[in-house]
Amino acid sequence: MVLPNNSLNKIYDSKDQSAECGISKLSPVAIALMADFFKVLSEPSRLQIICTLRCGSKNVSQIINETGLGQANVSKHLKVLTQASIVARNQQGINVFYKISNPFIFELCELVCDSISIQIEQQNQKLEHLRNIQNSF
Amino acid sequence: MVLPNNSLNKIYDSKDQSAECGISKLSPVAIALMADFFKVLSEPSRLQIICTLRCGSKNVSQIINETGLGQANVSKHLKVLTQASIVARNQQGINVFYKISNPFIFELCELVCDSISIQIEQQNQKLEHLRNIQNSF
DNA sequence: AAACGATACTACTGCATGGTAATATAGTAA
DNA sequence: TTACTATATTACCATGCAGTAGTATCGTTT
Repeated sequence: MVLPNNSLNKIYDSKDQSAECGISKLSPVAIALMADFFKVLSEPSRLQIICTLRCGSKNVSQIINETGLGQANVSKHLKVLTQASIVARNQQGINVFYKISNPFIFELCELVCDSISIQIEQQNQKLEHLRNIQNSF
Repeated sequence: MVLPNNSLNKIYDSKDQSAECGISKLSPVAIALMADFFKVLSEPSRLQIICTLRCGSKNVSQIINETGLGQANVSKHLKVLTQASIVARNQQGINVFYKISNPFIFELCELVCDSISIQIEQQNQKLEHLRNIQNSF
C-alpha cells in the first residue's frame, strides 16, 4: 500500500459531509493504520519487551530472561514489533540483537503514563471527597 | 485498584534485577493499564467515533449517521470509551450526548499520525532508491 | 561432519471481542 | 395510557490472536 503524500494529516475523506468545524475527517486508510499501530502496543507482553529495550540493544535470550516470557512467544512478539518498525533486528553470529528503532515510542509511553496517572489521581480525589461527605453525618 | 502515588513513572518493579542503566522498569500494573489504554484505541470503529467527536458533543444518532456503524455497535463502543474516561456521557431528555473528556487524545493521535507518515515516507524513499539502482543497469 | 546452542516457524488450543439481531428501557408526545 | 423514538442490553456467532509444544533452521565449535 503506497500513500501519495508524506502526511496522513493531509489525507482526507473525500465524502466528508460533516466538516462543519473546519477540521476534516481522517481517511479510513489513516484510521486503519493508526488502529494497527495502537494494537501493537495493546499487549502487555510487547510493552514489557519494549521496556526491556529502554536502555539499548538486547539479544533474544536476554529478553526472555528479563521478561520471563516463553521463547516462542518472545520470538512472535519481536516479529510483530519488527514489522511495525518499532524495533530493529541485528544478527551478530549466533545471536540476534533487537533495539528500539524509534525513540518516539518512549515519548509516547511517557505521555500515556502521565495521562493515566492524572486520571487515577482525579478518581482518588473524587473518592476522598465522597468519603468526607459520608463522614460529616 | 488504588495506586499510592500520582505518577505511574514512580511505580517501579521492586524485584527489578536489571536496572543496569539507571532507568527502572515499569511495574506490571502500570504496564497492564497502558496496554488497556492502547487496546481501547486499537479499534478502527472507536477511532472513527473519536474523530467524529473532534469538534464537540454529538448525540448517538449523529454518531451513527456519521460513522455508518450499527446502533448496537456504536452503543457498545461508546460504553468502552466512557469506561476508559476518553469520552463523557451527558443525557439531555431523550438524547444522550457524548464528548471527548480529555483532549489529550487528539494530541496523541496527531503524534502517532505524524510518526506513521514519516515512516511511510522513509519506506517510499527506500523504494525509490531501489528503483533508481535498477534503472541504472 | 557431528553436536550444540540460539532463534524462528508451524500447528494447535482457548479466550477475548467485534458485529448484529432481537429485546428491553426510558423519555416524550398525543 | 398508548404510541413512538432514542439508547442500552443481551445472546449469539465468527474471527483474531496470545501462549505453547514441537520442529526446523542456522551459525559455531569440536
